[in-house]
Amino acid sequence: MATDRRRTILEGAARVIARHGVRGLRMETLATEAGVSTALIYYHFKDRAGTLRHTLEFISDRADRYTGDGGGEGGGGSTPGPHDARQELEQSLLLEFQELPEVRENSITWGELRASAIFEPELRGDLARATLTRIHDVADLLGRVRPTATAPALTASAERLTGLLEGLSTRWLSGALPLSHAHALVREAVALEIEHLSR
Amino acid sequence: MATDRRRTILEGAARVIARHGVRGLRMETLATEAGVSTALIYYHFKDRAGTLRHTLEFISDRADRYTGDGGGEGGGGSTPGPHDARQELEQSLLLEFQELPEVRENSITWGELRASAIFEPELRGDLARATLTRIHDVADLLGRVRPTATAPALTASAERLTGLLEGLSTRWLSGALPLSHAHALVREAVALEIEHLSR
DNA sequence: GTCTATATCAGGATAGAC
DNA sequence: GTCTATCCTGATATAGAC
Repeated sequence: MATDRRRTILEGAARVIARHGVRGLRMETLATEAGVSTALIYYHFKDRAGTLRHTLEFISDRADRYTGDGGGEGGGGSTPGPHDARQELEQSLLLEFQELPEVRENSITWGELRASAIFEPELRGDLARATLTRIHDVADLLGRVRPTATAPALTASAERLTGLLEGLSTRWLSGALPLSHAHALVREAVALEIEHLSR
Repeated sequence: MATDRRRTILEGAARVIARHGVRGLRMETLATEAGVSTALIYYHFKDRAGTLRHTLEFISDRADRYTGDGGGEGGGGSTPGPHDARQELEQSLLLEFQELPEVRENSITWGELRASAIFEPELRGDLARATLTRIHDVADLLGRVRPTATAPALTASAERLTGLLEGLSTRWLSGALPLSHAHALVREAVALEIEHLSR
């Protein structure tokens, strides 16, 4: 079915964004990348802004499958013990640092979004929501590792960890920080925060 | 002397960048902001790239005066004790979070630069250098607080702290994180790292 | 639904007068 | 050194055929 040209276009957009950034997305480039005409893109997505919106949504949805954000493996939703929880926490944080095209595209897109939000207030709402959700998720995982910690302490730790993640992500993407090193830094940060929460 | 139109232009550029980002800098906008014609800008700085280069240099120089990066107050360069050192460390890190136009312009510019470096490899060299210098400076300050810590441990801590700073900076600039909260998070992070280094 | 033009517009850059 | 006027390119968006 050829109507999935839509999908083809969005996949192409994700790749183009990974190469040139949100602000470097040209409709012509995207058309070539997706193997269609620019007119078709306008037909499906109305204008550049619309194309962008759909692409970000597409990337975000796709990311959820990888990050497992509230994924649920169908089977048993039983809360894991502290050991598994810590594993899960590290896993969740490190997932953003992988040498996979999809992950890279996802990281770049979010980075671009965060950077764009500084100048485009319209973007702030969605971004803030997403950030808060992420912080909450991480705080939740931390809470499972250290069930006795207070909510504010958990939130603060989560804010630091996710903040660190965002900073390191940019370094990684700009080639200033090797993946393995990023992993090591994150793991140690997790260790510090967990230890901190046990006091 | 009217040749300080150059300076006027660069100051205007800093303001424009703070509003629209490096990538949103339009020669026309800049001309209006600085109260000159576009032609004059080209006369002084050759082209857009040149204008950008000079502006970044200008902002960077101006920032050094605030950050005191290797500043030196002239008088006595004697190494401060652990108490002062810790003060100095916090001070140095928190200086990037202030509601002053110059500081804001500086933070935004560096953020933009980091984001741009992902897509423009030419920028990576300078950026990596600047980042390394910063990490080294912070590691240095940490070393004065905890003289017994090993160099690798100091570096790792500095990498985490500066990484966190970069992440939080973006959040602050996009209005998602109040200054006071940013300060609190950074202070606690410093505390955690220092404690970590004493073991 | 999809393509081939093509209109339109914004922004970088230059010429030439003063 | 500085301005006014203008050119030129590159990018968004639309018209109309198939």
